Amino acid sequence: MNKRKIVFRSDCPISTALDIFGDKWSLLIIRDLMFKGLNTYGDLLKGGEGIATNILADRLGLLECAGIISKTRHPESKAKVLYQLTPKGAGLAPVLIEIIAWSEKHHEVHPQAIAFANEIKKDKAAVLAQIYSRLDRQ
Amino acid sequence: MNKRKIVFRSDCPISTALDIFGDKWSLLIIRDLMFKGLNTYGDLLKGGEGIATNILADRLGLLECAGIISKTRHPESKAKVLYQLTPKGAGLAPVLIEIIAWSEKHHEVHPQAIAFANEIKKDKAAVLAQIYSRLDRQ
DNA sequence: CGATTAACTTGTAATTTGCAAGTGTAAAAA
DNA sequence: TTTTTACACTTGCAAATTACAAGTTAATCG
Repeated sequence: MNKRKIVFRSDCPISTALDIFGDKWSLLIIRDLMFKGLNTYGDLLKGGEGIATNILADRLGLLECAGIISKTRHPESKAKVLYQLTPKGAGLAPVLIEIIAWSEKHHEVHPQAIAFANEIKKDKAAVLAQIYSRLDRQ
Repeated sequence: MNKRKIVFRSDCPISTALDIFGDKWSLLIIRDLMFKGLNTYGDLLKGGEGIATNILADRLGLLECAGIISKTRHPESKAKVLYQLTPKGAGLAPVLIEIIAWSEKHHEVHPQAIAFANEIKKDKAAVLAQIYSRLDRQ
């Protein structure tokens, strides 16, 4: 178990949230866990926008400390570690969905993201339900 | 008009969004503009968690460059500058609302935020409509 | 006209990040 | 059984970013 302290600047809910994931990488790690099904250190390292190894280790520790992710033994190998979203982490799905919808509206994103944004527009609740059930099965 | 370049790491919508507001301060500035009605440099400086003057100036420039906020002359004084959310910036309301709802569920926040979170739970659309109409009137 | 307000800018120390390389343990290959 | 290879980190250091304090410029107030 990781023991670090997160300093909260105020009791504003947005400020508190940013004290946990207010940086360029944390939400991308959460994205990879939530949408891409990546759940080992090595996968997360390769999976995205090129995060540095020390930053990944640091953020995983921070997110674990904040109760967003859990760190357990991998069922297939003792050498691997399994990272998963906790219910608190999975609860960020609506936030990520709204970010995707906003970003797709205002920027050029990849085709897959456009399709996903359209699904969100059509039936947000269904998209959310699908995400939650996929995370539950893991 | 501010001219800076924002480097986008990938065409992922979440990554793109974080390239704009993925730090500890930007969303707090947007919060102050959206919810607290603060709209001058001095107000934003005092209004929150103690942002440094140079960081505020930097973030205002970045957010303007990203099309999130606009910078115009203040109607009451030539010495002041009026900062306002653009439609793109106002479009972040659902993101902020989901962050508030999530944070209130998992952390201890101030009483006002609890009340606001309850309103969101009760009728999200109404809360959003109210935010948009307030921003329009400004 | 002097003082104050507002919006920054500048300088510098402290902190954080990014990159490359190294470490320890577990599994796989020779 | 010895040697690689894979995996999850850790360490060292340069570069970038942030925080804090002070200074600058223009507008308004008394």
